[in-house]
Amino acid sequence: MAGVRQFNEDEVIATALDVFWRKGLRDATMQDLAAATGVQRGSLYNAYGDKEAIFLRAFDQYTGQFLEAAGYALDHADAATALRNFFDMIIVNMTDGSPARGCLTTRTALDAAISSTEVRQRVQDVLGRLEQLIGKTLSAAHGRRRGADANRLARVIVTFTRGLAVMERAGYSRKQLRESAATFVDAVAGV
Amino acid sequence: MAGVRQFNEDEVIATALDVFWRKGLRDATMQDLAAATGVQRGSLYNAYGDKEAIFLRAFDQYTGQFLEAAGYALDHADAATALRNFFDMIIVNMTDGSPARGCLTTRTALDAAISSTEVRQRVQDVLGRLEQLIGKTLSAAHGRRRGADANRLARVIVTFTRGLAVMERAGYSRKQLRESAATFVDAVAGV
DNA sequence: GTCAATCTTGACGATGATGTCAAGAATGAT
DNA sequence: ATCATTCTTGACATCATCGTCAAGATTGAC
Repeated sequence: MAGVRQFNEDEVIATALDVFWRKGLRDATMQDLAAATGVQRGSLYNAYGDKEAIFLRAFDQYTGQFLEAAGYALDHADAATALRNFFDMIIVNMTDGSPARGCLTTRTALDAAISSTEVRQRVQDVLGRLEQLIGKTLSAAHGRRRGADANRLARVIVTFTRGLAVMERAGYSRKQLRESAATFVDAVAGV
Repeated sequence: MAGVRQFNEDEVIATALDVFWRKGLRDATMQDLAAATGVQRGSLYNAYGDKEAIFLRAFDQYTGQFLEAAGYALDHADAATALRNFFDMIIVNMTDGSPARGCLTTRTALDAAISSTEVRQRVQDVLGRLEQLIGKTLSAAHGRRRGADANRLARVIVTFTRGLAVMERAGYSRKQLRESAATFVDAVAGV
C-alpha cells in the first residue's frame, strides 16, 4: 500500500476540520487527526508538513463555507430580515453538535498556540470579509446609511457575533443567544 | 529556610495572576509560575495543590478588581455616560501591557483546558454579576426601561464586551475598539 | 519487466509538563 | 533545649506530543 497517496485529500481535510472544530487548533493532536482520518501520523507529516499546515487547509475550507452561508443569509433587501437570518445562521453554526462545537474562528483567535502569523492573518481575513459582507448589506438596504456609517455599524455587528461565540462557550444556550441577538438587532438596526 | 512559609501568599497570587493573564490558564506552566514568583515548583504544589487551585485564587482576585472597577465606571445617573465610562475601562483593561494581555475572563472561557467545572463556574459568575451591574445601571437611569427590558439589554452589552475582547485578540487596536464601542453605545443606548 | 520515485509504517529520540517524594532545614511550642 | 511540625529543595517517574527516519511496499513510467 504505497507509491501513491492512499487517501483522499479532501476527505482528510474535511475530517481534520471536524477535529479542529471540536478540539481547537491547540488541543487537537496529530494523533487525533490520524485516528479520525485513518491516516497514520507519519503519512500526515509526509503529506502536509505539520499540524498548522493541515489546519490552514481545513480553516480555508471552513471560511469558504461560512462566508458563503453568511452571504446567502444576508441576501435580503430588508436589513433587519437580513440580520435576523444571519444571526440565526451563526447561532446554529456555533451551537451545533453535542457537545456544541462553538465558533472555530473565535476559538482560533483566542488560541495562544499561534506562533505563526499565518493563522492570525486568516482570522483577520475572515472577520474583515464578514465585515464587508455586512457593510454591503447595510448600505444596500438603507439608502440613508451609507459609507463610513454602514462600515462602523458592520464592525459593531461582527464584534457582537464574536461576543455570541464567547457566550456560547461560557455556557449560554441556543435560546439565550437567540434572544440576545434579537434584542441586539432590534436595538441596533433601529427597526 | 523552612519550617514556615517563606513567601507572601498575596504577592504570589498577584504575580500568578499576572502570569495567567499574559499566558492563559492553559499555557502558563508551573515552571512559569515558579520563575515569576521565585517560589519553587514543589513549594507551590505543597501550598496549593495544583495549577488550577492557584488559578482560582488568582482569578478571584481578578474578578474582585474587575467588578469593582466596573461598578465604579457604571456609577453615573446618565446611562450613556455610564456605558461610555464602562467601555473605556474595559478597553484599557484589555489593551494594557505590551503585548496587550487581553481579557482574562474571555480567554479563560475559551480555554479548552477546563476539565473542572469550577473554572467554568467562575466565568459564568463574573459574566452574571457584570450583567446585573449593568442591568441596575440601566433601570436606574431610564425609568422607562425596566425589568426584563433592562436585563435583556444588559446581556446584550455583556455580550458585546466579550466581542471586543475577541476583536482585541484578533489584532484590533485600542482606537478601533473604542470606535466600535462608541458606535455601539450610540446605537443601543438610543442616545 | 525493470526501476526510480514516493508513500506508508513503526520505531526512535527529544522535549516539556505534571505530580510525587524523600531528605534536609528551620521554626515554634513545650 | 528538644522535638514535632511543616516548609523547601532537587530528583524522580510518568506521560503526551512532536518531528524524524530508515526500511519496506507499491505504483507508474519507460
